[in-house]
Amino acid sequence: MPAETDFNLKLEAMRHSTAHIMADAVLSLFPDAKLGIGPSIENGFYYDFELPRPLSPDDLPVITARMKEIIKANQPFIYKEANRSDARKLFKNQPYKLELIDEIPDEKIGLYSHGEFVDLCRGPHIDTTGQIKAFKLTSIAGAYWKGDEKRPMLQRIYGLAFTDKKQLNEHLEMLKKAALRDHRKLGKELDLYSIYDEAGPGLVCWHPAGAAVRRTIEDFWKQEHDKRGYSVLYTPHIAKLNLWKTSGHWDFYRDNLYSPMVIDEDEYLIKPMNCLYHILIYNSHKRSYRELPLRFAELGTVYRYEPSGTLHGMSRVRGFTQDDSHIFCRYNQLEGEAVQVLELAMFMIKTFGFEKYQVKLSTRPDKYAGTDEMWESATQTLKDALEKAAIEYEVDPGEGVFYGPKIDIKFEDAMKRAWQGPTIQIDFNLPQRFNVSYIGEDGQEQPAAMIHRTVLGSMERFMACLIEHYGGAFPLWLAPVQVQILPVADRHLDYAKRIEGNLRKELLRVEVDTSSSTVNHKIRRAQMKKVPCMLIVGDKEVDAGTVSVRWRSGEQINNVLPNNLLKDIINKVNERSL
RNA sequence: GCCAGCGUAGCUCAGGGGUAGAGCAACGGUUUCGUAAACCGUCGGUCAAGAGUUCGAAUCUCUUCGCUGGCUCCA
Repeated sequence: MPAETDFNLKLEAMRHSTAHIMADAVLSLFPDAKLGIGPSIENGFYYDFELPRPLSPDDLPVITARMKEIIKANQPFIYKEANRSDARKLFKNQPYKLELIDEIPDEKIGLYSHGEFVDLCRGPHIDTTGQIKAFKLTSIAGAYWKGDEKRPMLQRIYGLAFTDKKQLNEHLEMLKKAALRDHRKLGKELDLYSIYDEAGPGLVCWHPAGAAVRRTIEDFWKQEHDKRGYSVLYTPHIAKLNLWKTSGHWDFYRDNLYSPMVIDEDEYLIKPMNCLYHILIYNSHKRSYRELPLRFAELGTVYRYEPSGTLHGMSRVRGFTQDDSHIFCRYNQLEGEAVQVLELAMFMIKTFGFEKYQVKLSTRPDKYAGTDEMWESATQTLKDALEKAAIEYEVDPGEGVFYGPKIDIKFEDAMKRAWQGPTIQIDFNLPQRFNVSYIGEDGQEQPAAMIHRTVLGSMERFMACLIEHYGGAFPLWLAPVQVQILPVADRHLDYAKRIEGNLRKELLRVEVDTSSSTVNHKIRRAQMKKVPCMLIVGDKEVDAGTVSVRWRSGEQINNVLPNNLLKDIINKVNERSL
């Protein structure tokens, strides 16, 4: 066994053992507690309980103290096997354990004990409770038994566990650092966006600074789509309900749609997606095989009902703008189109500074539209495309959408957290329902193939991701304010404004700090706003016709001619350097 | 939607039955300053909203709304 695997197994066993000790501690405080499950998870463990009263955060130190006693007692973990009926007797007051026992096919039931505590468990565990060196109970949460919202909600206690205190502390430090990058915190501090109680949850307002970043992303996005033969469209925000009845969305996704509104005796729906309008445009006239593929793209704003408990800053919202596209093509063009989308996706990910990513191919789910042959061939097409694009991937069996197989790409940010990125989905359902077709070389009507795809996902979630990835310190090309000019004293204001005008002519985002603060204070404010480039202008600069440059990194270059600086900045912007 | 916690000034937070507090920001003035916080002053709050308990509620109770951490969900 490789040393690393061995180490990970031991770590997992230790975390799982900590969960047992926590269950033991909880039982000693609540003798009537019903136990759920208590696995090891990334960085720690949890255990689910049904308790006579709700837990509060004040309970955690008490449970922790009891756990420490158990650890100090250094009790051995002992494995035993029991037959089914003995196990049922042992857990006769533990309904959840009984349910688990009934699901074990084997007649031999594994039991692990330490001290008086016995748990249904196949292990493995560490040798004794004393081997646990560093843990911390972190939070209480509700969790449905077996993850099923129709079953009772148990109380879950989460904890962290590491091989030693140092690693635990490092992990806690990492969490602190991650919290500092939280897009909700930075969104407020950098005045990027807001959500108003008065207006409604999950509805994002982009402030000037955030909007500047978004516009830069959108302009870039449009250029790249133009280069690749897309047509960028605009479509309305509402459409007749009938359209969504025809598509099947009304039946399938009703829980996530907003109630229809009546206009002139017709019912209208605010759109949850852009594809139907793109289909209407496709179907606006007969299409020839010669004009395919048609690549319709739109930064289309859609509205979906998300349960209140799932909303999260900008990353999970109720109104959002998808960087959407629908590609209509012949079946034999599907692979080529998928390859091109993958290329675009990879280019975008890289440009925004993400290096690591993970690709999943999701295959046919239990409930599906289309025929088995269609699924097989389309799935193969996506596989071929991935191979042609030389992208490594994993298959996620049964995770496809009901209307077709898909490729999902997740990328990792600077804090090693995964974000849902580009997705490519083949659709068998809509083309059929709306008779999406073209006239082939033989003069006969042929069914067209359809791909849904997004690269960034939604502007809102992508922005959240960028904020956290860069910790608010956007690279020059994206920064809301690219250059902040800091006059040393009021008499340098005119010169500062002249420089500002020159930079602005080149479409750079520039501001002059006109306050009467000290230079130190102006620098501090610009640094806290994370402006990439500061220009200090005082007597020396005015006399020499130069500027002093201070980059956000602290790097300083004095006596720079404004034209040289301008060239440098424009280069960096055009290269989109990070 | 479900479980738990939290909502005090624009922001960050203190105060936890006796009538509202700090720092930053904003505004006014003084200062005109050289690479991460000049000085003085002023403004600013139905303590999320509503109901109740009380002589008296920001504080205790209930309801509603919102947020946070999870669970479920995410075309």
